[in-house]
Amino acid sequence: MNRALPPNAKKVTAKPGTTLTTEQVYEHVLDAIVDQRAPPGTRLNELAMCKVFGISRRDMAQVLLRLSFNGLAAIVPNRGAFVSSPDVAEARAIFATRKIIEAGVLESVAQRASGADYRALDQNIADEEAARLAGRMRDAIRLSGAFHLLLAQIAGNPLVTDLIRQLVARTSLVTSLYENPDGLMCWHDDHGAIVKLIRAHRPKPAVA
Amino acid sequence: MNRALPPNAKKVTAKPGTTLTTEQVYEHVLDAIVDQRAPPGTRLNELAMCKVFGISRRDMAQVLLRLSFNGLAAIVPNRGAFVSSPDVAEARAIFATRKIIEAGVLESVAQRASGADYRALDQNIADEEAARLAGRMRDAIRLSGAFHLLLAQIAGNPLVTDLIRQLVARTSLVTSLYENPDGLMCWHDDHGAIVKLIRAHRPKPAVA
DNA sequence: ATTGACAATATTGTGCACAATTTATACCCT
DNA sequence: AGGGTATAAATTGTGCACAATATTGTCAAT
Repeated sequence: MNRALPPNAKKVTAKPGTTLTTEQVYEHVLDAIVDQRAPPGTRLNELAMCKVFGISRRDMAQVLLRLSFNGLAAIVPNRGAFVSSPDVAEARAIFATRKIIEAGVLESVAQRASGADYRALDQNIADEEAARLAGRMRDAIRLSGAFHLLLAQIAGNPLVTDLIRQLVARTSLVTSLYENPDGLMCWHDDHGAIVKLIRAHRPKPAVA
Repeated sequence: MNRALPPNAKKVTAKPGTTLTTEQVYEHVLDAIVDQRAPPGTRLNELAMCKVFGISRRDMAQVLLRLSFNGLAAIVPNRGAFVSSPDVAEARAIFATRKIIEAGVLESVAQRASGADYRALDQNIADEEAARLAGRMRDAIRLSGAFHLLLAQIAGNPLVTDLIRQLVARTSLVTSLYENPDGLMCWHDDHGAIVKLIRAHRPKPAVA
């Protein structure tokens, strides 16, 4: 009689005494998910998290609902919320959507990027490379996501930025499910090459 | 002492006796917004809508929150929810995002569309034209949105479909604010020409 | 030993009452 | 009459208690 989901008793750090807003709680939980400290299938207990974070049940339910809207959690009526485990079709959809949006982002970036923007991108690439070489894979993954977020911010469309943030988070779910369990994603699209292409104002080949 | 928002006492139809799910309530309110029966700035009273739709306050709060996530409502703490009134920057972002996503959609549609898909598109165009000629502008606007939704469905990416649905709804908010008040949007991108171009498998010029 | 039913436990969902905050109205003063 | 202040009303936010539902554990029967 194996249940579908492991009974992970998660302890999430929360400074006691400090009152957090729902936004901060959301960021906390989101970080736990993208850092894979809360792997897919993890139960998100409403009451327990209420006490941990010190917010009301109503607010916690809204945090969970927001995670559900963003595809990061699945809410089952009378059961509760769980970290989402996207199936293959959903994973495909996520990647396809990213491709569409990031193509548009790259076109916009190739037009608007300033010197400071390029510096920030280069800095990010260097940081990720350093983290990767140092074996701090968790930081490397986070920085890899930050690269795409940086591109979106340069594009200057806050809607797209939010979308990318959401899709990057969902991507981390997919990789944690379908990549080799050693943690490193063999995906690793070449950020340096992308920057080189948009520096040359030729965004079309950069999409691949 | 003029207040920022008009005291619209909205009556929203709801069949009494029938119990609605939160999803149905959301669709109801969304329809009221895109049909411009609830123009931007309209107050969305939590308790009143609870009684009207016969759902709990928790559920109604979640409906409002979902509208807020989708950019259709603005929630002000201790004040309540109002139908969103996007400013010019937000309107620009909405159109820019639509352009990006619909470009990707058209590429995918040009590859995957079947005969039945083209028939559905032609049918939609005919319906909209008929509604427009008959002066039923509300239906014409709805069908115009349905056209883009249809394209997204043909593309076969549910994520993109949801995004388009959301962006179409937000676009209706923008038009109701910034277009001529006679109701007709002078925008009217030529759907027939778009279908013709993707029939010829040449999606690039169709983006414009 | 496995399957089934049944009780016990835990968790989510709902309604009510009250606190906190904002908005509207009435009032008084100059 | 105008302006400012205080009071009253309305609305959102919070906590508690209880109902509904699902899960877990126990026990008996085949």
